Amino acid sequence: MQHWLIKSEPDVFSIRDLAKSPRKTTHWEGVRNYQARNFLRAMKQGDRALFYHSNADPPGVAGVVEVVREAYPDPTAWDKKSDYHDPKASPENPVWSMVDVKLMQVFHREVPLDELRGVKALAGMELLRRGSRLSVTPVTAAEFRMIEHLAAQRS
DNA sequence: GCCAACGTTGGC
DNA sequence: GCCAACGTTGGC
Repeated sequence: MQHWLIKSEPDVFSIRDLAKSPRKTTHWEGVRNYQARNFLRAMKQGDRALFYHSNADPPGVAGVVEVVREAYPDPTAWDKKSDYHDPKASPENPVWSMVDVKLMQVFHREVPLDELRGVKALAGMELLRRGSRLSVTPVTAAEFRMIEHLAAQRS
């Protein structure tokens, strides 16, 4: 099983929005970066991902989701009314992919970015790299477990 | 193929 | 709201 971290702006779609979604499942649409798309395409059913709140106050890891459907075309790409519209995309040439994810756990305590930066075992995470903007990144099993562990601690 | 201009991301 | 870092675009 692989592990991932996926970013969402809570003002756009938060982990609480996911908790309120039918079957606690959503399409992870709107990824418009090739490297992030390729990570989406590498996801396997059953993989786990950390749900990260970006552009939040404070930013941090809010919970865990599971990949329940592997990559397939993202139809918002050729929807002219969508914020995610891309003129290069069409049903014949989808260009962009999405997966479906299901909520597994909302952390009782969000783990703020600030705290992640202070943990030596997490120093290699893409998220913590200066200037990092990738919205989908792999994480190691050890990093994943460490963040779950931090989330389970009292503040 | 280079690279300047531009748009976006996201922490602060 | 600022701005550094980064990806993309397009002229040459």
